[in-house]
Amino acid sequence: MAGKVAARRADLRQKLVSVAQAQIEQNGLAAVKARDLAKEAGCSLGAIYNVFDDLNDLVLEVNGITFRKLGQAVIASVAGSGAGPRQRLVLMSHAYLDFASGNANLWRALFDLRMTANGPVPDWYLQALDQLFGNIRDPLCELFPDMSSEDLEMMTRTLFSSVHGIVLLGLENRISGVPTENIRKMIAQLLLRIGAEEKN
Amino acid sequence: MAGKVAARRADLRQKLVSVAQAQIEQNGLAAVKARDLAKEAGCSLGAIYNVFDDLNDLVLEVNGITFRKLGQAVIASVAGSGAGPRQRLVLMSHAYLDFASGNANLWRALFDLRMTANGPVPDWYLQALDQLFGNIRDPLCELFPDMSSEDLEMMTRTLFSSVHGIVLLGLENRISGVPTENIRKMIAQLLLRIGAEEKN
DNA sequence: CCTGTATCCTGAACGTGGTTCAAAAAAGGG
DNA sequence: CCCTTTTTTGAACCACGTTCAGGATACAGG
Repeated sequence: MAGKVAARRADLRQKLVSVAQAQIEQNGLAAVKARDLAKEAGCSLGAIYNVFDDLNDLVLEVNGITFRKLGQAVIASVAGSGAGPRQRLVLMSHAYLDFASGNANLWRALFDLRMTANGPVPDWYLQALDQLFGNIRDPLCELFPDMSSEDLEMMTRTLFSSVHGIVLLGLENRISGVPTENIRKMIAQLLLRIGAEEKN
Repeated sequence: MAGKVAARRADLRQKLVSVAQAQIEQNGLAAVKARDLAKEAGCSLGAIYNVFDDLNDLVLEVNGITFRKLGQAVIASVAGSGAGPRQRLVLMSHAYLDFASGNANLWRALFDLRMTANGPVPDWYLQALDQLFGNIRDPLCELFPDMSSEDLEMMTRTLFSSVHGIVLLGLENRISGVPTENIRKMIAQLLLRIGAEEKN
Protein backbone atom coordinates (compact mmCIF):
# COMPACT_ATOMS: atom_id res chain seq x y z
CA MET A 1 0.00 0.00 0.00
CA ALA A 2 1.94 2.96 -1.25
CA GLY A 3 -0.69 5.54 -0.41
CA LYS A 4 -1.15 4.36 3.16
CA VAL A 5 1.15 6.92 4.69
CA ALA A 6 -0.17 9.67 2.47
CA ALA A 7 -3.73 8.88 3.50
CA ARG A 8 -2.90 8.89 7.19
CA ARG A 9 -1.14 12.20 6.78
CA ALA A 10 -4.01 13.66 4.83
CA ASP A 11 -6.36 12.68 7.64
CA LEU A 12 -4.10 14.26 10.19
CA ARG A 13 -3.88 17.45 8.14
CA GLN A 14 -7.63 17.68 8.02
CA LYS A 15 -8.02 16.95 11.69
CA LEU A 16 -5.45 19.58 12.61
CA VAL A 17 -7.01 22.14 10.32
CA SER A 18 -10.38 21.47 11.86
CA VAL A 19 -9.04 21.78 15.39
CA ALA A 20 -7.13 24.95 14.56
CA GLN A 21 -10.20 26.39 12.91
CA ALA A 22 -12.31 25.76 16.00
CA GLN A 23 -9.65 27.28 18.19
CA ILE A 24 -9.33 30.43 16.10
CA GLU A 25 -13.08 30.76 15.92
CA GLN A 26 -13.49 30.53 19.68
CA ASN A 27 -10.34 32.07 21.06
CA GLY A 28 -8.60 33.90 18.27
CA LEU A 29 -5.42 33.37 16.33
CA ALA A 30 -3.19 33.90 19.36
CA ALA A 31 -4.73 30.83 21.03
CA VAL A 32 -3.38 28.47 18.38
CA LYS A 33 -0.63 26.56 20.24
CA ALA A 34 1.22 23.56 18.93
CA ARG A 35 0.88 21.50 22.13
CA ASP A 36 -2.83 22.20 22.45
CA LEU A 37 -3.46 21.30 18.84
CA ALA A 38 -1.59 18.02 19.23
CA LYS A 39 -3.52 17.09 22.35
CA GLU A 40 -6.86 18.02 20.80
CA ALA A 41 -6.11 16.23 17.54
CA GLY A 42 -4.77 13.19 19.40
CA CYS A 43 -1.37 13.22 17.79
CA SER A 44 2.16 13.81 18.97
CA LEU A 45 3.72 17.24 19.02
CA GLY A 46 6.19 16.41 16.30
CA ALA A 47 3.47 14.99 14.06
CA ILE A 48 2.28 18.50 13.29
CA TYR A 49 5.59 19.13 11.58
CA ASN A 50 5.28 15.98 9.54
CA VAL A 51 2.28 17.42 7.73
CA PHE A 52 2.84 21.17 7.93
CA ASP A 53 5.95 23.27 7.51
CA ASP A 54 5.05 25.20 10.62
CA LEU A 55 2.05 26.64 12.40
CA ASN A 56 1.80 29.48 9.92
CA ASP A 57 1.35 26.94 7.20
CA LEU A 58 -1.48 25.38 9.15
CA VAL A 59 -3.23 28.68 9.79
CA LEU A 60 -2.80 29.52 6.12
CA GLU A 61 -4.89 26.48 5.34
CA VAL A 62 -7.59 27.64 7.74
CA ASN A 63 -7.46 31.06 6.14
CA GLY A 64 -7.97 29.48 2.75
CA ILE A 65 -11.19 27.90 3.94
CA THR A 66 -12.31 31.12 5.56
CA PHE A 67 -11.60 33.06 2.41
CA ARG A 68 -13.62 30.66 0.30
CA LYS A 69 -16.54 30.87 2.71
CA LEU A 70 -16.31 34.62 2.59
CA GLY A 71 -16.38 34.56 -1.19
CA GLN A 72 -19.41 32.30 -1.18
CA ALA A 73 -21.25 34.53 1.27
CA VAL A 74 -20.62 37.54 -0.94
CA ILE A 75 -21.75 35.74 -4.06
CA ALA A 76 -24.81 34.32 -2.35
CA SER A 77 -25.93 37.77 -1.33
CA VAL A 78 -26.60 38.74 -4.92
CA ALA A 79 -27.23 35.39 -6.57
CA GLY A 80 -30.55 35.26 -8.34
CA SER A 81 -31.57 38.67 -7.10
CA GLY A 82 -32.67 40.90 -9.91
CA ALA A 83 -31.16 43.85 -8.10
CA GLY A 84 -29.53 46.66 -10.04
CA PRO A 85 -25.81 47.28 -9.96
CA ARG A 86 -25.88 49.86 -7.15
CA GLN A 87 -28.00 47.65 -4.97
CA ARG A 88 -25.79 44.67 -5.70
CA LEU A 89 -22.77 46.57 -4.46
CA VAL A 90 -24.62 47.39 -1.28
CA LEU A 91 -25.79 43.80 -0.83
CA MET A 92 -22.30 42.40 -1.29
CA SER A 93 -20.78 44.91 1.07
CA HIS A 94 -23.35 44.10 3.69
CA ALA A 95 -22.62 40.42 3.20
CA TYR A 96 -18.95 41.24 3.75
CA LEU A 97 -19.81 43.08 6.92
CA ASP A 98 -22.05 40.29 8.16
CA PHE A 99 -19.40 37.70 7.52
CA ALA A 100 -16.72 39.73 9.27
CA SER A 101 -19.02 40.48 12.16
CA GLY A 102 -20.30 36.93 12.49
CA ASN A 103 -16.88 35.31 12.14
CA ALA A 104 -14.77 37.99 13.73
CA ASN A 105 -11.87 35.81 14.83
CA LEU A 106 -11.62 33.85 11.62
CA TRP A 107 -11.91 37.01 9.58
CA ARG A 108 -9.23 38.79 11.59
CA ALA A 109 -6.90 35.82 11.22
CA LEU A 110 -7.08 36.43 7.49
CA PHE A 111 -5.17 39.66 7.92
CA ASP A 112 -3.29 39.13 11.16
CA LEU A 113 -1.31 36.30 9.64
CA ARG A 114 -0.10 38.06 6.55
CA MET A 115 1.34 40.84 8.65
CA THR A 116 3.54 38.34 10.44
CA ALA A 117 4.43 36.11 7.56
CA ASN A 118 6.79 37.59 5.02
CA GLY A 119 6.67 34.81 2.48
CA PRO A 120 5.21 35.34 -0.99
CA VAL A 121 1.44 35.55 -1.19
CA PRO A 122 0.10 32.06 -1.91
CA ASP A 123 -1.57 31.32 -5.20
CA TRP A 124 -5.04 30.48 -3.95
CA TYR A 125 -5.09 33.82 -2.19
CA LEU A 126 -4.58 35.78 -5.38
CA GLN A 127 -7.16 33.66 -7.16
CA ALA A 128 -9.77 34.14 -4.45
CA LEU A 129 -9.05 37.85 -4.39
CA ASP A 130 -9.43 38.01 -8.16
CA GLN A 131 -12.78 36.30 -7.91
CA LEU A 132 -13.89 38.68 -5.20
CA PHE A 133 -12.76 41.64 -7.28
CA GLY A 134 -14.60 40.25 -10.26
CA ASN A 135 -17.85 40.35 -8.31
CA ILE A 136 -17.30 44.02 -7.63
CA ARG A 137 -16.11 44.89 -11.11
CA ASP A 138 -19.25 43.58 -12.82
CA PRO A 139 -21.75 45.99 -11.28
CA LEU A 140 -19.26 48.81 -11.73
CA CYS A 141 -19.01 47.92 -15.38
CA GLU A 142 -22.77 48.32 -15.67
CA LEU A 143 -22.74 51.57 -13.74
CA PHE A 144 -19.91 53.11 -15.71
CA PRO A 145 -19.96 51.58 -19.17
CA ASP A 146 -17.72 54.30 -20.57
CA MET A 147 -14.97 53.90 -18.04
CA SER A 148 -11.63 52.55 -19.23
CA SER A 149 -10.58 49.11 -18.14
CA GLU A 150 -7.75 50.50 -16.04
CA ASP A 151 -10.00 52.97 -14.28
CA LEU A 152 -12.54 50.23 -13.63
CA GLU A 153 -9.87 48.06 -12.11
CA MET A 154 -8.77 50.91 -9.92
CA MET A 155 -12.31 51.76 -8.92
CA THR A 156 -12.82 48.13 -7.98
CA ARG A 157 -9.86 48.22 -5.64
CA THR A 158 -10.91 51.59 -4.32
CA LEU A 159 -14.37 50.39 -3.40
CA PHE A 160 -13.21 47.13 -1.91
CA SER A 161 -10.54 48.83 0.15
CA SER A 162 -12.98 51.45 1.32
CA VAL A 163 -15.59 48.96 2.44
CA HIS A 164 -12.88 46.87 4.05
CA GLY A 165 -11.64 49.93 5.92
CA ILE A 166 -15.13 50.79 7.12
CA VAL A 167 -15.73 47.26 8.33
CA LEU A 168 -12.29 46.97 9.90
CA LEU A 169 -12.42 50.16 11.91
CA GLY A 170 -16.11 49.71 12.61
CA LEU A 171 -15.63 46.29 14.18
CA GLU A 172 -12.38 47.28 15.86
CA ASN A 173 -14.05 49.30 18.53
CA ARG A 174 -17.53 48.02 18.36
CA ILE A 175 -17.55 48.06 22.11
CA SER A 176 -16.80 51.76 22.15
CA GLY A 177 -19.94 52.57 20.28
CA VAL A 178 -20.16 51.71 16.60
CA PRO A 179 -23.05 49.29 16.30
CA THR A 180 -23.30 47.13 13.23
CA GLU A 181 -26.32 49.06 12.07
CA ASN A 182 -24.22 52.21 11.82
CA ILE A 183 -21.51 50.43 9.90
CA ARG A 184 -24.22 49.33 7.51
CA LYS A 185 -25.33 52.92 7.08
CA MET A 186 -21.78 54.08 6.50
CA ILE A 187 -21.31 51.56 3.74
CA ALA A 188 -24.57 52.57 2.11
CA GLN A 189 -23.59 56.21 2.42
CA LEU A 190 -20.35 55.56 0.62
CA LEU A 191 -21.72 53.38 -2.12
CA LEU A 192 -24.80 55.38 -2.94
CA ARG A 193 -22.77 58.54 -3.14
CA ILE A 194 -20.20 56.91 -5.34
CA GLY A 195 -22.63 55.28 -7.63
CA ALA A 196 -25.29 57.97 -7.46
CA GLU A 197 -24.31 60.04 -10.42
CA GLU A 198 -22.26 59.46 -13.46
CA LYS A 199 -19.32 61.71 -13.99
CA ASN A 200 -20.98 64.88 -15.31
CA MET B 1 16.82 65.04 46.65
CA ALA B 2 13.35 63.62 46.45
CA GLY B 3 13.04 63.76 42.66
CA LYS B 4 16.34 62.01 42.02
CA VAL B 5 14.87 58.58 41.45
CA ALA B 6 12.00 59.98 39.45
CA ALA B 7 14.42 61.87 37.23
CA ARG B 8 16.58 58.85 36.60
CA ARG B 9 13.51 56.84 35.76
CA ALA B 10 12.21 59.52 33.47
CA ASP B 11 15.52 59.48 31.63
CA LEU B 12 15.41 55.73 31.32
CA ARG B 13 11.85 55.85 30.04
CA GLN B 14 12.84 58.31 27.39
CA LYS B 15 15.91 56.34 26.41
CA LEU B 16 13.91 53.12 26.15
CA VAL B 17 11.20 54.79 24.12
CA SER B 18 13.79 56.20 21.79
CA VAL B 19 15.48 52.83 21.36
CA ALA B 20 12.19 51.04 20.82
CA GLN B 21 11.14 53.63 18.31
CA ALA B 22 14.33 53.17 16.33
CA GLN B 23 13.91 49.42 16.43
CA ILE B 24 10.29 49.52 15.24
CA GLU B 25 11.21 51.98 12.52
CA GLN B 26 14.00 49.80 11.19
CA ASN B 27 12.83 46.27 11.87
CA GLY B 28 9.17 46.39 12.75
CA LEU B 29 7.18 45.78 15.88
CA ALA B 30 8.12 42.11 16.09
CA ALA B 31 11.78 43.08 16.52
CA VAL B 32 11.14 44.80 19.84
CA LYS B 33 12.72 42.41 22.37
CA ALA B 34 13.26 43.13 26.04
CA ARG B 35 16.87 41.93 26.10
CA ASP B 36 17.85 43.90 23.01
CA LEU B 37 16.26 47.05 24.33
CA ALA B 38 18.08 46.70 27.64
CA LYS B 39 21.41 46.19 25.94
CA GLU B 40 20.89 49.08 23.57
CA ALA B 41 19.65 51.42 26.30
CA GLY B 42 22.49 50.35 28.58
CA CYS B 43 20.27 49.20 31.38
CA SER B 44 19.48 45.90 33.02
CA LEU B 45 16.72 43.65 31.81
CA GLY B 46 14.63 44.17 34.90
CA ALA B 47 15.00 47.93 34.71
CA ILE B 48 12.51 48.02 31.86
CA TYR B 49 9.87 46.79 34.26
CA ASN B 50 10.72 49.47 36.78
CA VAL B 51 9.55 52.14 34.38
CA PHE B 52 6.98 50.33 32.23
CA ASP B 53 4.27 47.85 33.11
CA ASP B 54 5.35 45.65 30.23
CA LEU B 55 6.56 45.93 26.66
CA ASN B 56 3.09 46.76 25.41
CA ASP B 57 3.11 49.76 27.65
CA LEU B 58 6.42 50.85 26.13
CA VAL B 59 5.20 50.40 22.57
CA LEU B 60 2.06 52.28 23.47
CA GLU B 61 4.26 55.24 24.32
CA VAL B 62 5.99 54.98 20.95
CA ASN B 63 2.60 54.79 19.29
CA GLY B 64 1.56 57.94 21.08
CA ILE B 65 4.49 59.79 19.55
CA THR B 66 3.80 58.31 16.14
CA PHE B 67 0.16 59.27 16.33
CA ARG B 68 1.02 62.84 17.23
CA LYS B 69 3.47 63.07 14.35
CA LEU B 70 0.83 61.69 12.04
CA GLY B 71 -1.65 64.29 13.23
CA GLN B 72 0.87 67.06 12.70
CA ALA B 73 1.66 65.85 9.19
CA VAL B 74 -2.03 65.85 8.31
CA ILE B 75 -2.56 69.31 9.73
CA ALA B 76 0.56 70.67 8.08
CA SER B 77 -0.65 69.51 4.69
CA VAL B 78 -3.49 72.01 4.72
CA ALA B 79 -2.18 74.70 7.06
CA GLY B 80 -2.15 78.10 5.48
CA SER B 81 -3.20 76.78 2.11
CA GLY B 82 -6.20 78.59 0.78
CA ALA B 83 -7.45 75.36 -0.75
CA GLY B 84 -11.15 74.63 -0.90
CA PRO B 85 -12.74 71.89 1.18
CA ARG B 86 -12.55 69.20 -1.49
CA GLN B 87 -8.92 69.89 -2.12
CA ARG B 88 -8.20 69.95 1.59
CA LEU B 89 -9.63 66.47 1.96
CA VAL B 90 -7.39 65.27 -0.84
CA LEU B 91 -4.33 66.99 0.63
CA MET B 92 -4.91 65.50 4.05
CA SER B 93 -5.48 62.03 2.65
CA HIS B 94 -2.31 62.25 0.64
CA ALA B 95 -0.47 63.38 3.74
CA TYR B 96 -1.87 60.33 5.49
CA LEU B 97 -0.66 58.12 2.68
CA ASP B 98 2.77 59.74 2.64
CA PHE B 99 3.14 59.33 6.36
CA ALA B 100 2.08 55.70 6.26
CA SER B 101 4.31 55.01 3.30
CA GLY B 102 7.31 56.85 4.68
CA ASN B 103 6.99 55.41 8.18
CA ALA B 104 5.53 52.05 7.32
CA ASN B 105 6.73 50.15 10.37
CA LEU B 106 5.83 52.84 12.87
CA TRP B 107 2.45 53.30 11.23
CA ARG B 108 1.71 49.59 11.24
CA ALA B 109 2.67 49.34 14.90
CA LEU B 110 -0.18 51.75 15.55
CA PHE B 111 -2.66 49.07 14.57
CA ASP B 112 -0.77 45.86 15.18
CA LEU B 113 -0.55 46.56 18.86
CA ARG B 114 -4.20 47.19 19.54
CA MET B 115 -5.11 43.87 17.98
CA THR B 116 -2.99 42.08 20.53
CA ALA B 117 -3.75 44.21 23.56
CA ASN B 118 -7.24 43.86 24.95
CA GLY B 119 -7.09 46.60 27.55
CA PRO B 120 -9.21 49.72 27.29
CA VAL B 121 -8.24 52.23 24.63
CA PRO B 122 -5.97 54.81 26.26
CA ASP B 123 -7.18 58.35 26.67
CA TRP B 124 -4.63 60.10 24.48
CA TYR B 125 -5.64 57.80 21.66
CA LEU B 126 -9.25 58.89 21.73
CA GLN B 127 -8.19 62.52 21.95
CA ALA B 128 -5.80 62.26 19.02
CA LEU B 129 -8.45 60.46 17.01
CA ASP B 130 -10.97 63.16 17.83
CA GLN B 131 -8.55 65.78 16.63
CA LEU B 132 -7.92 63.88 13.44
CA PHE B 133 -11.65 63.48 12.88
CA GLY B 134 -12.10 67.18 13.53
CA ASN B 135 -9.77 67.97 10.65
CA ILE B 136 -11.92 65.88 8.36
CA ARG B 137 -15.21 67.14 9.68
CA ASP B 138 -14.44 70.78 8.97
CA PRO B 139 -14.16 70.55 5.18
CA LEU B 140 -17.16 68.24 5.12
CA CYS B 141 -19.11 70.83 7.03
CA GLU B 142 -18.29 73.35 4.34
CA LEU B 143 -19.15 70.91 1.59
CA PHE B 144 -22.44 69.83 3.10
CA PRO B 145 -23.74 72.71 5.15
CA ASP B 146 -27.24 71.26 5.30
CA MET B 147 -26.21 67.87 6.61
CA SER B 148 -27.25 66.95 10.12
CA SER B 149 -24.61 66.72 12.79
CA GLU B 150 -25.06 62.97 13.12
CA ASP B 151 -24.75 62.42 9.39
CA LEU B 152 -21.65 64.59 9.30
CA GLU B 153 -20.09 62.58 12.08
CA MET B 154 -20.86 59.38 10.24
CA MET B 155 -19.56 60.74 6.96
CA THR B 156 -16.36 61.72 8.73
CA ARG B 157 -15.84 58.18 9.94
CA THR B 158 -16.82 56.81 6.57
CA LEU B 159 -14.25 58.88 4.75
CA PHE B 160 -11.49 58.27 7.23
CA SER B 161 -12.12 54.54 7.25
CA SER B 162 -12.23 54.45 3.48
CA VAL B 163 -8.97 56.28 3.04
CA HIS B 164 -7.42 54.16 5.75
CA GLY B 165 -8.57 51.03 3.96
CA ILE B 166 -7.16 52.21 0.66
CA VAL B 167 -3.82 53.04 2.23
CA LEU B 168 -3.74 49.83 4.25
CA LEU B 169 -4.42 47.45 1.39
CA GLY B 170 -2.41 49.57 -1.00
CA LEU B 171 0.72 49.40 1.09
CA GLU B 172 0.11 45.79 2.13
CA ASN B 173 1.13 44.34 -1.17
CA ARG B 174 3.01 47.23 -2.59
CA ILE B 175 5.49 44.67 -3.83
CA SER B 176 2.78 42.92 -5.83
CA GLY B 177 2.11 45.94 -7.91
CA VAL B 178 0.30 48.87 -6.35
CA PRO B 179 2.69 51.80 -6.59
CA THR B 180 2.12 54.78 -4.34
CA GLU B 181 1.08 56.86 -7.29
CA ASN B 182 -1.86 54.55 -7.91
CA ILE B 183 -2.91 54.67 -4.29
CA ARG B 184 -2.88 58.44 -4.62
CA LYS B 185 -5.14 58.20 -7.63
CA MET B 186 -7.50 55.86 -5.84
CA ILE B 187 -7.84 58.28 -2.97
CA ALA B 188 -8.52 61.15 -5.33
CA GLN B 189 -11.04 59.02 -7.20
CA LEU B 190 -12.92 58.33 -4.02
CA LEU B 191 -12.88 61.83 -2.60
CA LEU B 192 -13.69 63.71 -5.76
CA ARG B 193 -16.59 61.40 -6.43
CA ILE B 194 -17.89 61.76 -2.91
CA GLY B 195 -17.44 65.48 -2.73
CA ALA B 196 -18.23 66.20 -6.36
CA GLU B 197 -21.90 66.87 -6.13
CA GLU B 198 -24.28 67.69 -3.38
CA LYS B 199 -27.15 65.40 -2.76
CA ASN B 200 -29.55 66.34 -5.57
C1' DC C 1 31.75 58.76 60.00
C1' DC C 2 29.11 54.77 61.20
C1' DT C 3 25.08 51.96 61.16
C1' DG C 4 20.48 50.49 60.48
C1' DT C 5 16.62 50.86 57.49
C1' DA C 6 14.15 51.76 53.45
C1' DT C 7 14.32 51.98 48.74
C1' DC C 8 15.85 50.61 44.35
C1' DC C 9 18.15 47.75 40.90
C1' DT C 10 19.79 43.56 39.01
C1' DG C 11 20.05 39.44 36.35
C1' DA C 12 19.41 34.54 37.21
C1' DA C 13 15.48 31.83 36.95
C1' DC C 14 10.67 30.59 35.62
C1' DG C 15 6.93 29.70 32.40
C1' DT C 16 5.49 29.42 27.79
C1' DG C 17 5.76 28.26 23.18
C1' DG C 18 7.72 27.03 18.37
C1' DT C 19 10.75 23.94 16.32
C1' DT C 20 14.23 20.16 15.90
C1' DC C 21 16.27 15.70 15.84
C1' DA C 22 18.19 11.43 17.97
C1' DA C 23 16.17 7.54 19.03
C1' DA C 24 12.26 4.31 18.99
C1' DA C 25 8.76 2.15 16.39
C1' DA C 26 6.75 0.47 12.23
C1' DA C 27 6.87 -1.09 7.58
C1' DG C 28 9.05 -3.65 3.83
C1' DG C 29 12.02 -6.80 1.59
C1' DG C 30 14.59 -10.89 1.16
C1' DC D 1 13.42 -13.86 11.17
C1' DC D 2 16.73 -10.16 10.43
C1' DC D 3 18.25 -6.07 8.26
C1' DT D 4 17.16 -1.63 6.01
C1' DT D 5 14.33 2.19 5.24
C1' DT D 6 10.69 5.09 6.50
C1' DT D 7 7.87 7.23 9.83
C1' DT D 8 6.71 8.86 14.29
C1' DT D 9 7.71 10.44 18.75
C1' DG D 10 8.47 13.55 22.60
C1' DA D 11 12.41 15.14 25.24
C1' DA D 12 15.35 18.84 24.54
C1' DC D 13 16.75 23.34 22.59
C1' DC D 14 16.17 28.02 21.95
C1' DA D 15 14.01 32.49 22.25
C1' DC D 16 11.25 35.44 24.75
C1' DG D 17 8.41 38.11 28.40
C1' DT D 18 8.15 38.58 33.06
C1' DT D 19 9.27 38.03 38.05
C1' DC D 20 11.49 38.39 42.49
C1' DA D 21 15.12 37.13 46.00
C1' DG D 22 19.10 39.07 46.98
C1' DG D 23 22.52 42.64 46.54
C1' DA D 24 23.48 47.53 46.04
C1' DT D 25 22.46 52.09 47.10
C1' DA D 26 20.63 56.14 49.37
C1' DC D 27 19.43 58.27 53.44
C1' DA D 28 18.45 59.51 58.41
C1' DG D 29 19.81 59.52 63.15
C1' DG D 30 23.34 59.14 66.27
